[in-house]
Amino acid sequence: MAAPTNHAPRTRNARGDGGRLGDEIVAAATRLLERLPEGSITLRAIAREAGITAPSIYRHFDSVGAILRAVIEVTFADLEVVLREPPPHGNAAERLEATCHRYLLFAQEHPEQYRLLFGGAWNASALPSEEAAERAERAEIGQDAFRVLVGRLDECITEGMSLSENSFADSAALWVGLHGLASLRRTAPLFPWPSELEHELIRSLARLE
Amino acid sequence: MAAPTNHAPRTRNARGDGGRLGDEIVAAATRLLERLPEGSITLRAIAREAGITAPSIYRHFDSVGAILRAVIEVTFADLEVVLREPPPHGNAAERLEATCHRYLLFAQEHPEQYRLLFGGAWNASALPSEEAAERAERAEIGQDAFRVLVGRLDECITEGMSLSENSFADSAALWVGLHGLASLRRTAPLFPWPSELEHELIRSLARLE
DNA sequence: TGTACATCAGTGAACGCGCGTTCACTGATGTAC
DNA sequence: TGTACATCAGTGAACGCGCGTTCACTGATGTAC
Repeated sequence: MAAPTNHAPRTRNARGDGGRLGDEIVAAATRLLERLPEGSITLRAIAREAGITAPSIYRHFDSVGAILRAVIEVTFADLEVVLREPPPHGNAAERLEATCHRYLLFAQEHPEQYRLLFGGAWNASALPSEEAAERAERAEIGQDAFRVLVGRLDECITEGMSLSENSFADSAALWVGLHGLASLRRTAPLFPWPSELEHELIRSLARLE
Repeated sequence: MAAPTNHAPRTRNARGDGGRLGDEIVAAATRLLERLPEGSITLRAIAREAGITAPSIYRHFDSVGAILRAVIEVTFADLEVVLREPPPHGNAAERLEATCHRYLLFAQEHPEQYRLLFGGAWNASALPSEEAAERAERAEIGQDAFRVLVGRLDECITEGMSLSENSFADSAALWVGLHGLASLRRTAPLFPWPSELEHELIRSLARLE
């Protein structure tokens, strides 16, 4: 509280920012998830990957949980970009299928990042004791990616290719199906997955004709 | 190789077995999963829960991974029992829905055990460097539980309540949908889940009339 | 323009902790005679 | 039936390791005058 005896409060610039920033820490953690499971992502491992010492991290984040929260935000944005990429030519149903396929590809190519977003670890335990405000904020996270799916289904409805009468509810079902497929294909790769499962799942849940 | 100089090889009984057995260790690990996430299940935590010292575990299991493998086997058997419980009266479609609901209830009531079975951690990283034989054996694990689902769908087909022409493929799709719902409901509890999603998902994927 | 100084991102040493794992052991259990 | 002995499940002490976290520090960066 002790106010400075000087006349005006000064606003100092952040200095090292631009060089060794919190962004680099988040990027390092994201990179680690390309080759290590979430459980191996420790504060020291992140520091090592970022090329800094462990205590430096505290200038930017309170805990590993806070870093992972930032990774989640960035990764959801990445996923949204992937989903929004203009799909190849084709009708609305083909564009929807292409978008769904990209979702599955993202999950396959970045399995640990995908698990971080949707695997449930962070919700149950990794980020305990959060405030109501954080919960509300988190409810928003990922919604933008989901809206891409809703938009594609709306196009199908407009073009008369889907029987859906509630694009939100049916997109939710579609998301559930896609997630189930992404998750189980990785967990149970030895299960004799029917070859047309992806296609049939999308058709059923999006109520494509 | 050095053969004993005695005449015949003697077969000794296991002694402590019946008291402090490998089964108790597996039960302790299972119990821990009722209140702790998988990442906190350490060899020492299991020993503590079982009321023995840490080194004692090595008489029964090589590693925590081996214990978790045993937990997985036991838990799959539990799940199968739950699914097989005679469903309440009703037609084939109602019985199928009741079985699906039990699946979802199991996931909800034992989230960490469910995650161990289907969450993908054990496949990717928790149990590394396994032999081909183990992989093949693991492909069998859980199949019995899945067959319950196939059986219920077959009943629907027999009673003319499902349009499915391939009960295996459609059961796989149904499983995918159930897993997706179980998983996402837990990961994203703040998402505005449509109330009829479970019912609609089952109807779509099982091709119920 | 030059100099003295305040700021503060990042360092390096140190800590206590819980972990997996090893080892020689103990003492109850069952066997041989 | 009684005794001496082999077996072996479980113990308790000890180890080295990586972890999160603390602390006083250093030295480059930008500011005041």
